[in-house]
Amino acid sequence: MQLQESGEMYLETILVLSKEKQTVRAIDVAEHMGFSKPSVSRAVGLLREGGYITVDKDGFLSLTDEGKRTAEKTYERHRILTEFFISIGVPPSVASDDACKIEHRISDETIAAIKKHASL
Amino acid sequence: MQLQESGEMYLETILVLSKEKQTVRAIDVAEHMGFSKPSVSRAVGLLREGGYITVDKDGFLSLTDEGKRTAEKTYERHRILTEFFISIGVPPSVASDDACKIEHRISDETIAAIKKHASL
DNA sequence: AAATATGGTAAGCCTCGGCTAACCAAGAAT
DNA sequence: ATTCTTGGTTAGCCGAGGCTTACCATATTT
Repeated sequence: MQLQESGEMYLETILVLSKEKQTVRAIDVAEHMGFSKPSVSRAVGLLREGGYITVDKDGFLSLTDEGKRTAEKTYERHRILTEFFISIGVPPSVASDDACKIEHRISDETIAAIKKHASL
Repeated sequence: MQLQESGEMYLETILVLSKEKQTVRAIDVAEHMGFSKPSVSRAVGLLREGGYITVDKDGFLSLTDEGKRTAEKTYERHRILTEFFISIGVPPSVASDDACKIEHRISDETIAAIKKHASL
């Protein structure tokens, strides 16, 4: 399973939610992302099949090592982009939105350059 | 017709090609973008219906005023992003590729901030 | 004149990633 | 004990945007 852009977004959301709460269920992801339950249900199934997350008998989601690695990489990119945008005067909410839109597409090389440039 | 990301990309390509050659046909766009003829044929139909381009009897494509406005806006974003990335040490070809990937998604506000920041 | 090359179109398939409607199972409340 | 409520799944639709196969019309070449 090749992880698509949307898959990365789901993993990142699971990571973020697991920092805020002890347990994360599909419904929490759905509410956080503004997606329907079935959409999340399918995504969860794919991420599970792909070995990125596990789902226990009560429906609690956990990231596998691989899932965590991916989620943290995406989260780090998000952080770098958001902070850079804020540092050049973009309002925080816009900065974060824009970071979301591009964090999955921009190359490692460019992210590294931005990180260095902005001393992040 | 709400212009999607791919539509903007086609318009930008038509603009770029029309700077290089006197005439632009669907086949030129296909070759430049690496897409099949039928894909371009459909896109051209949609852009024509949407009033962004005109197609004369010989199949030559022209941007309408609206199409030109859009294409130039996209092209300008591309330029700003590419030059900024290059200025922070990203190799030109990577800079341009990354600019392509994100130029359609990032907000006007953030583009303006980057432009100002990099004095472009 | 017949054959081939070029450019465009028609029909229809596929993936991605949303959606709704409808159902199911289990726990909570009356 | 029956009736919500909650969380999840199944089935199937839809749009965006690629693709191939096949065809058609017009030029060009032999």
